[in-house]
Amino acid sequence: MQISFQAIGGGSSPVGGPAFTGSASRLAPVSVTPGFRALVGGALTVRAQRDAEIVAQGDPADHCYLVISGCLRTVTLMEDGRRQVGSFLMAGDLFGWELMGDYDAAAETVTPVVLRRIPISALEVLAERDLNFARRLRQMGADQLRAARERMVLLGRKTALERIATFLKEMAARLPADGGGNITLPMSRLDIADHLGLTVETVCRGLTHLRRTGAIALDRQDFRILDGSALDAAVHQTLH
Amino acid sequence: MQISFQAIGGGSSPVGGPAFTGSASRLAPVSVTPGFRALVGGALTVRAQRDAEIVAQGDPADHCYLVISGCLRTVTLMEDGRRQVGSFLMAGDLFGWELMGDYDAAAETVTPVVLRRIPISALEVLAERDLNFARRLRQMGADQLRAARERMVLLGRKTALERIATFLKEMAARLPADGGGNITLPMSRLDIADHLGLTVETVCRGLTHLRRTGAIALDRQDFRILDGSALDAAVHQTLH
DNA sequence: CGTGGGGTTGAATTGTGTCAATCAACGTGG
DNA sequence: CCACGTTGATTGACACAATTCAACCCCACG
Repeated sequence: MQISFQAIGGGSSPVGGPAFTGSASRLAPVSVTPGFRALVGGALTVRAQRDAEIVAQGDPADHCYLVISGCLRTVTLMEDGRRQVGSFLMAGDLFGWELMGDYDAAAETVTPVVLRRIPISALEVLAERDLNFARRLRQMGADQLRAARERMVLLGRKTALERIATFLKEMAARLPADGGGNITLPMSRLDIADHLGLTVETVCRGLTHLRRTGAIALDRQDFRILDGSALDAAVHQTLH
Repeated sequence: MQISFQAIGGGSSPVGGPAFTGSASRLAPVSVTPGFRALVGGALTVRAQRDAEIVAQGDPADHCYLVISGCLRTVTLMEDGRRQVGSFLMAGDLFGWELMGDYDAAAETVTPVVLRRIPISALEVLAERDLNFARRLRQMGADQLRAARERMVLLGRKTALERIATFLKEMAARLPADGGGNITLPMSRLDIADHLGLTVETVCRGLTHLRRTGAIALDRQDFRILDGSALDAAVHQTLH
């Protein structure tokens, strides 16, 4: 896959507007720090269409990216093609800043995206000057570790149905809903499967099961939680 | 389970001696920083026997611990008792410093241990003054994230035999070997199983399989890698 | 010299994967 | 506007890897 984004110059429009409501993990987004806002304001804007590779596994991590709009996935590939999607990145998420070395996973676009690309070195300079920002970075690192550990429990110990139910609740918390409470999943069933350590078929069966038991409404990419407690409860059942 | 360690006063013996050879993940241990050595030198020494809980899941993370000797596990429990062992901690490892909030997992001793307990606040003060140390902390955070992501691939996409082989190679890299290349695993089969997202029986069968195929020698807690490439190769086979 | 807690092995079961067919949605070109 | 091919989603039948259930072994320790 080729990198295929068009850089369109150092944007100057302020960041932190309405695009950021619905940001990640119920925390204030990185952009709250004035110094960081300035940094982002001067950063290169990057646009890319669907299924573009923004960074490759093994690339030196000299830039990080702030997601303005759209959705990305981080992908780790095994030599034989088995794939693990580590996380999905949404508007407001910053990625690639924590690594100190090479990227350990590729970042690919799930939908068309708009990003701001920031040199890591600029981030470090800012962190040294702005203690508030440094603290926020550490907070983000801690959050990522916490999330990674939760994911280990999910992948190591949860059943297929539990994983799917957990995923839906996660997405419901992160993605915006329309008036009727409907949420549109940006990613394919394959992406979901590779995120949950399952196959496409199992994901489908799980979703169908949740729909049939009345926990969710489902229509292609759109879903709505009808009965949150049923989602929690369904969790110990089997699929047959 | 009750906390059951005996504090034996602020130790003054220097840290960084032979106990640290064979430290974590082929990186220089934290103790290389002079400021940190001083911090550790003044820290409270904590001893605990086997199966003691050093920190509980949900406790405020106001202290972190440097492992001087022995082995610990980090444990996440689900309400119904399913257990996930996130990682094993060996001599030279520092844990509990990255969290900014509550511990997201318990830390329990696998063997009798000797630890140094350091207030997080002291760590932060040091990090602000000693840029080298701050950088090392960030490096450790990055390493943990990397390890967590590798673990996701293992738990999400690898077969039982692959997980077991991977685990053995990890342990061979972290634990000291005696003259004959023999390594003693400090943890039980149950701990291994909960670390790999498997059952005790599957771990046993996997180990037996590797022994029968000549990849390893195995006698209770002791093992030796006879054929490293067989370990890698065995990886795609089934157990029957 | 029992006793009990790991560890190992075997047989049966089952949750999830694999393989395959069908369907729905969409773009394309005649 | 409609056949056509393509791609992703869904469903079914079957296979199999790993779990579950159970028995047994082996030491360590009272």
